[in-house]
Amino acid sequence: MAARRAKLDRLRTELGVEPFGHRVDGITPLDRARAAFDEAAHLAYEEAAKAAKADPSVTIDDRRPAVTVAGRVVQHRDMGKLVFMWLRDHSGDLQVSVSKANVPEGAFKVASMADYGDLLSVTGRVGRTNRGETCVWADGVTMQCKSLEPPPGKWHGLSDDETRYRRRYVDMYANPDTVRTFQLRSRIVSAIRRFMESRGYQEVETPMMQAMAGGAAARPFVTHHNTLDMQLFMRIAPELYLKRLLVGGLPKVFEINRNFRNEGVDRSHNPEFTAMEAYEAFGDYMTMLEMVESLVHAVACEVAGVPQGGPVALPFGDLVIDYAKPFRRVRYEELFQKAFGFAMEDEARVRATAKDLHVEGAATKDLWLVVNELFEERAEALLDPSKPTFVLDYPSAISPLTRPSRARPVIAERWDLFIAGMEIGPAYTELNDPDIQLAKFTEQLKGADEEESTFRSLDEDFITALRVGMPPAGGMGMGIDRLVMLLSNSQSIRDVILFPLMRAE
RNA sequence: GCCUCGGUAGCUCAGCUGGUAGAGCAGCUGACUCUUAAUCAGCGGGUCCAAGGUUCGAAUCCUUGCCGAGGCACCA
Repeated sequence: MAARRAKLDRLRTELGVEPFGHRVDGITPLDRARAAFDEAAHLAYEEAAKAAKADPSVTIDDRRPAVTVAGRVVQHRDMGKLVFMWLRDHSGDLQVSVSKANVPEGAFKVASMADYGDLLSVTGRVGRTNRGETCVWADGVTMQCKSLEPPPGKWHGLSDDETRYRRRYVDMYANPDTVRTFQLRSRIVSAIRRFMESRGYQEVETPMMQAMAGGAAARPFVTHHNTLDMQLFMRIAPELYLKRLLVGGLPKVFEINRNFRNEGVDRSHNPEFTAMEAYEAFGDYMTMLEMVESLVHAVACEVAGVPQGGPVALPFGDLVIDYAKPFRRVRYEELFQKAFGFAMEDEARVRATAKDLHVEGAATKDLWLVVNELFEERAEALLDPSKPTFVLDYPSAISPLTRPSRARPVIAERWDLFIAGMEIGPAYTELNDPDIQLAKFTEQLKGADEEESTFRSLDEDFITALRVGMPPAGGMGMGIDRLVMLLSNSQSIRDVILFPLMRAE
């Protein structure tokens, strides 16, 4: 805005002030400055100031805490010879009061010329106004950065989603809740890491650019390496590399990192998203169940600020989610039976029902694909969204990386965790028989359509790794963004990703 | 990719069956040493998302496109 440019020039030419500052040491966050208020010192100062007014020879012993604070101006009220401003930083808001009598003339001009959005540093004493507002009574005011862009409204703020996502930096200063959400996200990810490390898992990093995009069934993003003249895919999952580490001898590994899937965008999908995967040698899917249940519970307790192990519930939209252990468990086939009134292996009734529900390929597609469509259509809806629930024992046919049950090979040792209707993540007893794995991959490739076959290929090195020998293992995956959504009561994944993907402007 | 809704001042929004664009806040000038969305006096501010069409006349109606939101599809 032209007016801001003009003020910038006035600061430089009239006041000799450089509007883009430099290093400031010893800044007190605004919440701490507020907390530093000392009632006794404040009252003593008020008394002394009154006395000094009557008798100028009296010197004031000012014991109010001295602070340096810094922040963005979010309110500015100019009373002529007294200027009140609200500063905002990552910790909160605090009023700064600037009396013309108590600061150098240039500093007072800076204060009275300040605009919404400017960054100031202020030195002064923590006190209170006549109206009871805790504030910093300034003895110095310095312009640290003149904001040259028009700010969002001070009253209605910024609510346009497009601007919030495209200009997150404005969203963050205009909407303190946004900052709180991302502070919470950092705490959650940190708590997850601490939990995993406390259980002896080692964090690793595996390739994000892969010659073959394996470990899941999503469409990948394609890229190219120039000097090697080589097509690469952004990874859709780290699974096949983490398993190689089990082959190599690491017993317990995890990775928290981005996956990239070239699919649609909606409230719970962003093309790049953060996932954790973990693998434990000589474990199985029930090892993972205990671990994930404890992890989600522990993080929920931390977010809610309640003791570990006890009852804990957090709001999510209209729901209150109960994160107390144990989570519910239900077997896939039992849920199917409950939803449809017949067994999932009753092919005739499965296909007939699928036809009634207009499932594509009801008569011709593989039975288990039809079963799973019915399951997703009707059975998942039976889960109580406010109770985290493990759905156990998926059909083997739709679980290509999972070890079939010894007792009943048609069932795979796999579960999925559902919370609030969202799939948070699966876990498997990992398939470590190279011959069966090869057969499953080959089978899967046969079923690939033309588009799929352009990016799907057989990862022979992974089969080689299995032939070298991977210990029996449990493995899990978890969508970190979705977990953060749940724990921060955010209804859209865009509200927990700092810079969600947007179309180019 | 499909369907629905939306895009008007810096922000939040109003603008009826078509008649030439408004409010509040923000901004600018001035006053004010205790404000809390400060107050008071005065002043400026628009590619009505874009292009095309219908019409004497379009922010408004039609078509197409762009961007966003929600839903559907896709996402083992």
